[in-house]
Amino acid sequence: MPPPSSSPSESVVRAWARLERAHRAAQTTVEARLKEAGLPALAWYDALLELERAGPAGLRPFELQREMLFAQYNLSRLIDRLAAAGYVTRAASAEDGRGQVLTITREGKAIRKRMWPVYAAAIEDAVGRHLSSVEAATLADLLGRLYSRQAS
Amino acid sequence: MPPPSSSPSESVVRAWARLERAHRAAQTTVEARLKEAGLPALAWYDALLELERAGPAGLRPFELQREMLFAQYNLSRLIDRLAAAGYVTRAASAEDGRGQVLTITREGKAIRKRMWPVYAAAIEDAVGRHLSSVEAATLADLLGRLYSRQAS
DNA sequence: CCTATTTAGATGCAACTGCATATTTATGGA
DNA sequence: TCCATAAATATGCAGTTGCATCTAAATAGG
Repeated sequence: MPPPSSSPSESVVRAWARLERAHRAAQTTVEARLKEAGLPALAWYDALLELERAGPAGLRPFELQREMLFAQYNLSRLIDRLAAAGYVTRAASAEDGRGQVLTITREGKAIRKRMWPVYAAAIEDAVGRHLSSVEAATLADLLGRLYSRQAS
Repeated sequence: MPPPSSSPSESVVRAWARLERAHRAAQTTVEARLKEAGLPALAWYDALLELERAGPAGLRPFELQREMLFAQYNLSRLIDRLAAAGYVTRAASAEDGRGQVLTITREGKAIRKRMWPVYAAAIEDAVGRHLSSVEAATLADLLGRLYSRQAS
């Protein structure tokens, strides 16, 4: 969407505009499906998945924050809700007096598992349906470049 | 990010996960730059751009909604704010008694123009910097497929 | 050791979003 | 023509996000 100037190339501007739209469309689908099924929101899934992957050692909030690219205050409250729902446990960190360690509970694992079929179907519908497997891999690759940690 | 099942292929799931992350990263950058510069948020730009493109005939809210893939109630309030800021005008539609017609004001055009350099730099930084022009075009193409209006 | 700075996390408050639903006008049939 | 339904837009309320800032612990210098 290239109005006046041209420091980003036209294709870059178009890519960005479509990133917005495509994301909005896909997210809307996914969130709607989860809600229809009476399940928690997308962000819950993502957090629970990371915690499940982290295993019994758990994760520090700031680590989770980096994984999810979530704002700090935002994550802090997401954790509140997950903890209130009984899906994660907060324990004081042994090595760092300021921090805590998050671990997923049995209920957390269970709900994540229960979310997956619905989530998977939504992903297929919002993304998979439109792309071949090779195209999806290309897309994943290009998107990965946009946030890989290597800066300037 | 493929836990148990496998109805969407692994590459599809990865593409979706990265769509989330990449979008979040890019949007965070863009919004931050606009805010730093004391300018309105991203959504304002998008709406103003569509309205400017529509010319003096303006747009109906529902048309803008389709362009932006914005939720109806969400757009309704965005328009409130744009109107309150003096950037758009709402007039009753001549053909449709339920509806209204939105047009961008001179001030609206001015602020959009003022936003562009900052926005453009942010896009370059969040997207352009990471991709060649061909890659950006490929990305735009693939993303476009995810929300083109042809359904199932 | 002591202070200045940085890092981890929480929080009050305002803005925004989502949901459900209301209101008004159009429209397609009986 | 009348009615049932659909479309366009608005809105009260609750939940979420963003901002700014706070506290407490860690860490780097001196």
